[in-house]
Amino acid sequence: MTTRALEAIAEPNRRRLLDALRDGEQPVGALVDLVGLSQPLVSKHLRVLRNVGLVDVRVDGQRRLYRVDPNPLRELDAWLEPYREMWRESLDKLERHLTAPPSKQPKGPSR
Amino acid sequence: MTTRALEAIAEPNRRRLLDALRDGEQPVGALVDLVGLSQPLVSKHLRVLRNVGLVDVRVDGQRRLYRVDPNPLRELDAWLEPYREMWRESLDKLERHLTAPPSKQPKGPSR
DNA sequence: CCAACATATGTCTTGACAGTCATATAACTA
DNA sequence: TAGTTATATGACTGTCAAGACATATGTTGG
Repeated sequence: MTTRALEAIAEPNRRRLLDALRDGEQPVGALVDLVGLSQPLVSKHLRVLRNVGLVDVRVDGQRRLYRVDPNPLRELDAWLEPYREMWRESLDKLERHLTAPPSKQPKGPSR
Repeated sequence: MTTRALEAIAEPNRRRLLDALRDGEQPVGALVDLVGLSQPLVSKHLRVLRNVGLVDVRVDGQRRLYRVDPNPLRELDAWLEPYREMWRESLDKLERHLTAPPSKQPKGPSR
């Protein structure tokens, strides 16, 4: 059930918002300037991110300070693991191919 | 531009297809049985996965054997890295908190 | 060639969602 | 208090994609 966080970050602007929040919490207005979207749209994207737990809000006077909570991404990271192993395998194979074979086959139908 | 692969795997059924292909290539019919979707739908999802490079096809008689290509996921993995660092930080902090403080400060605003 | 099988593709409907605009809510300021 | 700033929310629109269904394409065996 990685689905919810995944769907949230599938939206490019929401990824940009998350990335903009990586260096620390920001009020909505700053995010509006950073990503160049309309304020209502930013608020709505933030609500989606909040609903899936990817951001937290903190009230500060008339502003709301948002910050990243990376925890929902751990599930995605876990889902990714077997695929990481797959490309690590390829790398290993390539490495073995580069270091191991002092003997060369003359007629290699490499394609 | 992690977007394309991300949008592809945001769809739960496509993730199930990918997961079903992790153990090796499969013909469409086997995937239909595995995921319990209609054959046309499976074909369409496979086409999306193929368009973003997440699967490859190999023709074998009247069947098409699909297999995973994990490479497009590397971009997503790279995007994830800073967030992984964030939760590693939290872990480190927790660890330091569990091992380091033999002395307890009752009211310590250490900052 | 014909029939059966495996897969792909076209069309259509429906629901979800991004985006815009207008407006509401709430806090600060004078 | 009124006015201004910061943010949220509601209504509406357009677009896009998942799913269902029917059909086309291509392959194998008789």
